[in-house]
Amino acid sequence: MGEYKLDTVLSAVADPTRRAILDRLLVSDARVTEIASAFPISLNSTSKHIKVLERAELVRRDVRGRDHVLSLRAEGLGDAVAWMQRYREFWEERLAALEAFVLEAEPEADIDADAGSDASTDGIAR
Amino acid sequence: MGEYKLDTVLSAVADPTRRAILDRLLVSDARVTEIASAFPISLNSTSKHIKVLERAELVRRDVRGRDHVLSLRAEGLGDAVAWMQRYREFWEERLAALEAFVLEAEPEADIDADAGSDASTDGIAR
DNA sequence: TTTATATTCACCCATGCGGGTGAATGTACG
DNA sequence: CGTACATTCACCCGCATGGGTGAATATAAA
Repeated sequence: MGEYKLDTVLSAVADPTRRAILDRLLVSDARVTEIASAFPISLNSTSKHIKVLERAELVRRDVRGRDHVLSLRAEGLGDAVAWMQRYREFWEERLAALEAFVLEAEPEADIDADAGSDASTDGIAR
Repeated sequence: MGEYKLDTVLSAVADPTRRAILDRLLVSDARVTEIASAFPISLNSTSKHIKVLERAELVRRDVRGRDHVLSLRAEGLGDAVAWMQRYREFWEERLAALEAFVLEAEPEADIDADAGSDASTDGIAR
């Protein structure tokens, strides 16, 4: 399947400069030079970053004369989020554990005995 | 600000092998060798990938004798999703357009087809 | 037409990364 | 004890990447 798309999107977004560019475009569309001026790197570097974002289909380019106007096109992030959502229960374990802790501290609450510590030790295929 | 964490998590997850390792751990905990055997790459390479996932705090290691048992620890993905959610309206433009199209084509149908990706994303984005 | 502005192209350089191999370490077991 | 197994460490290699510079291209403006 088209998993390489996820590769492209995620590696594009893994760079802090490129994330900052997206953040900038969240405010409004902008030309290449406008974006470049917001960063300590050269115009050329910025241009390359934008190219990466374009290939990841996270940015759209509208050429108007000599200006290239960039805008957000973040569908790919939706796919990335969709992939991550499958792990949601795991990052929410922390919240569940905290909740369990609070419940335990509260003498009135009932405690689900095997909730926390067993699942991770079992199920190791040998 | 701890943005470098996002760097670490996103670049860790940008690699397809590492995503596959996480997928594997979603099924059950596993030893290093077990994980390695699922991939065409060497045991050493796998070990390095696991190290990357550990540094990104996406994987936990429990040393039991000579076995190292790995388990998921995906809180960091929550942060990544939180960052991406700010772009949600942009990738949902497409869904909105699709929905409008379907509504127009099929006046009688009810459309809550994409339950998987939206319910879980609620509450974070505005 | 000449000049100025916007953007990219073609290189160069250092670093990091994914992959591999072979040796070292640590633990279990006969 | 010695041997087998699980994992990592120390390197090596090729390639992609982020950064830079200077020239080229294209359009706007004078």
